[in-house]
Amino acid sequence: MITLRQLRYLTAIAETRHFGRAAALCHVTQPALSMQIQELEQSLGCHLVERRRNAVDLTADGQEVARRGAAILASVADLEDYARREKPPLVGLLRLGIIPSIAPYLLPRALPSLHERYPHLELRIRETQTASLVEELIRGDLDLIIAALPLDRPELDTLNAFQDRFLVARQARAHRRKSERMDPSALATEHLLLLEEGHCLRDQALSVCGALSPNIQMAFGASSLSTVMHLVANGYGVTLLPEMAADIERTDRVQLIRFADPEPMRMIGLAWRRSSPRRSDAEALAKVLLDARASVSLARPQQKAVQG
Amino acid sequence: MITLRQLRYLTAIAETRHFGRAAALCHVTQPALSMQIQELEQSLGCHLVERRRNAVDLTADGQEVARRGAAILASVADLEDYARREKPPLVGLLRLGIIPSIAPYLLPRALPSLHERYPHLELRIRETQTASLVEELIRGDLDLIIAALPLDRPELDTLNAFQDRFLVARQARAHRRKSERMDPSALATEHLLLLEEGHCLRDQALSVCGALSPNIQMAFGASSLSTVMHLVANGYGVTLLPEMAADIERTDRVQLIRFADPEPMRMIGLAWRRSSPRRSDAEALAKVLLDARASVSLARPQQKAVQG
DNA sequence: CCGGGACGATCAGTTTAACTTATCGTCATG
DNA sequence: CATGACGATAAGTTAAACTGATCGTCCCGG
Repeated sequence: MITLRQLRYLTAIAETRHFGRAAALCHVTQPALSMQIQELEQSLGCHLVERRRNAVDLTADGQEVARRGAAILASVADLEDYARREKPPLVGLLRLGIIPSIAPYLLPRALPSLHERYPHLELRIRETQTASLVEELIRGDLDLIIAALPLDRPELDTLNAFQDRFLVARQARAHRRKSERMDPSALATEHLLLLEEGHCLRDQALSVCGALSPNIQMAFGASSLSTVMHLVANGYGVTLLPEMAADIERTDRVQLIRFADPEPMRMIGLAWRRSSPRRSDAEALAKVLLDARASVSLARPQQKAVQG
Repeated sequence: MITLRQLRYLTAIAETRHFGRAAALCHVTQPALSMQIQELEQSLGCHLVERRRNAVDLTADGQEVARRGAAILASVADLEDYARREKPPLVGLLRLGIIPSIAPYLLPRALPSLHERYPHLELRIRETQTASLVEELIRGDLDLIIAALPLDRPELDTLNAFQDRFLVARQARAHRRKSERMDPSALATEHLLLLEEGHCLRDQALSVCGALSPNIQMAFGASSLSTVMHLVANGYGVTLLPEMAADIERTDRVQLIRFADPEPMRMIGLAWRRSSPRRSDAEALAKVLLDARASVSLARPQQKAVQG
């Protein structure tokens, strides 16, 4: 079987017309090169090199083989260059999953700058609940997901992007005095409105509030935060609103209040198969997301809530 | 250093998406293939294959490397096909040397059929004396020579093409009775006309005649057989004419006579560097030369000489 | 005519690469 | 929970490649 090494040695012969010097070029001893050339001639079944008294020359076949061999070696070098190139992240197809409690608030701000900074990124976005995202990610149908961490799946690697505070959203009423910070226990007497089964935000809200008071009233089943907020505006109860959603979901009829320290929050991050080489993509994407979130959080919910 | 074997294994993975089956395709065991793939990934410095629970997939890089690798392997296969192809003789450049006592008589007949049978032969012809031809052949400036054999150079390989009788050429005179065959000793009283120093034909003539009679008269210096024959026609002496030249050099004023048995003759053949792969060219060329000579020798010099 | 030097081939022995068999660890399945 | 599939890993073997020494030939200068 012919090898790249043999082709390298042959091209060295073509260049030097001398076994000894060709061997030196290849950093091997002359017998090693001689043997490889003989091996090549035998496997190709023809003479490539004509050994004469004072000179060495390639036969017509040898010249053609050397020419083709050089081209092949160049292709191999190109392949190596390609593989070892600086790999810019976020190039080509990226199948990105994102949960519904993040997508409508983060994507409108993140996508424009993402496209601007990574014009060769071909993004395919899938929005669904965490469990489906994780399943599709592990199955290989997605490359990267944006979700609330941790996910606790050993086959996934994750990266924290930013933390997202939970705010209390309640109906704005004139008689209510504006409260700077709210203690979670103050929710105990309220109706807690939640998203339907399967949303991680629902579980997070429950873990924040449920721990406080088992007798809290819960209303189930809204399929989007937007729906929940309409209910809140009309006095059906309160809900936990991610700070990220604040400026979009805010209305005059809703009051957004920060919790007293320690404020409950969720960690938003990225996850990918540990076996896939997506870390650099994740890191680049995390930066973009952080920038997008930063511009949101400038609109301090605390201050705006005062208006409502 | 990346190897063709590694590329083969990677393309097998690309085809099967399965280490075990890829290994079977390559006729090796699975660990062998796994190790080569790891080796390849390490030398390229990037992941090519994503090993997942139930499936194996190529990364984007892996797909590109496999694609390029397949192209490289195809080039290698083409190279092998090229080298192992049936090699038709007499294709491409052939630097052919030929001695002056053959060229004018053989080439006019041989070249047309040579070009007809070997249209891809690019012939470059050099005509000079044997010593120069041999030197240039050994030096690598010629590929093949046509000369009188033997040459007795161990670095050359030779092939006999055909034998060429020596005829006696003497002035045609009315009073001479036509002699069917001439004994070499009959030349003892004649003036022997020879080519100039360096022509092998001169040495051959000398060895034929000189052995007989040291007192034979010799006239030296003609630079072509044609000149010699003019001298013969005008009665300046006799000469030895190669039968091959008979039909071209014959005139009414010259009588051509065959020697009595055993007729002296020279062996016309081909020579090439033993280190060069020109045997098949020589064999093909020898056939063409033999055909060309055959059509000449149909003109029996004995019969024609009778006319003169 | 002889001795020395250059060159590629060859040989023996060693190092390195590649492979095989056996086994492990993980995960999915019945 | 046992089983089977799969790729990784380990240990040991086989095969490839290389080195250093030597050979044989040729050439060249004395």
